[in-house]
Amino acid sequence: MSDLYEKIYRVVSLVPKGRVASYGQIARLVGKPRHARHVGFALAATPESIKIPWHRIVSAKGEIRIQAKQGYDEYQRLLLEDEGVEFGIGGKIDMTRFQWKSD
DNA sequence: GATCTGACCACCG
DNA sequence: CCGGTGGCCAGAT
Repeated sequence: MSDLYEKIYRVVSLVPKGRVASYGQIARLVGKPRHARHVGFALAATPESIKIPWHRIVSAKGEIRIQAKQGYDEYQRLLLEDEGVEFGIGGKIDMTRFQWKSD
């Protein structure tokens, strides 16, 4: 496992319950501002044996953007709703209310 | 080491 | 608000 992926996993683990973070946000936190796509790539490659809150990562617009693993998009939504995250019309999360402020 | 690919994002119009 | 577009760069082949 590369150091970059390792950092990504660590930062994702910091996202508190009931909050979400964007891919780009995670990328910035690991010191790689332009690596939003790699965050998704890393999560797609994450074995289920590694327990991290991958479901708290959504697009910058508050939408679930899973494409690699079909069926997981629905699963992610269920997990988030179970944590209290609300989805509006069109399956969008109100980022102004639920985005994790890492400052 | 060139090329292709991708759970993205900011920026227009 | 919505869709298209270009840029981004670490892995995989």
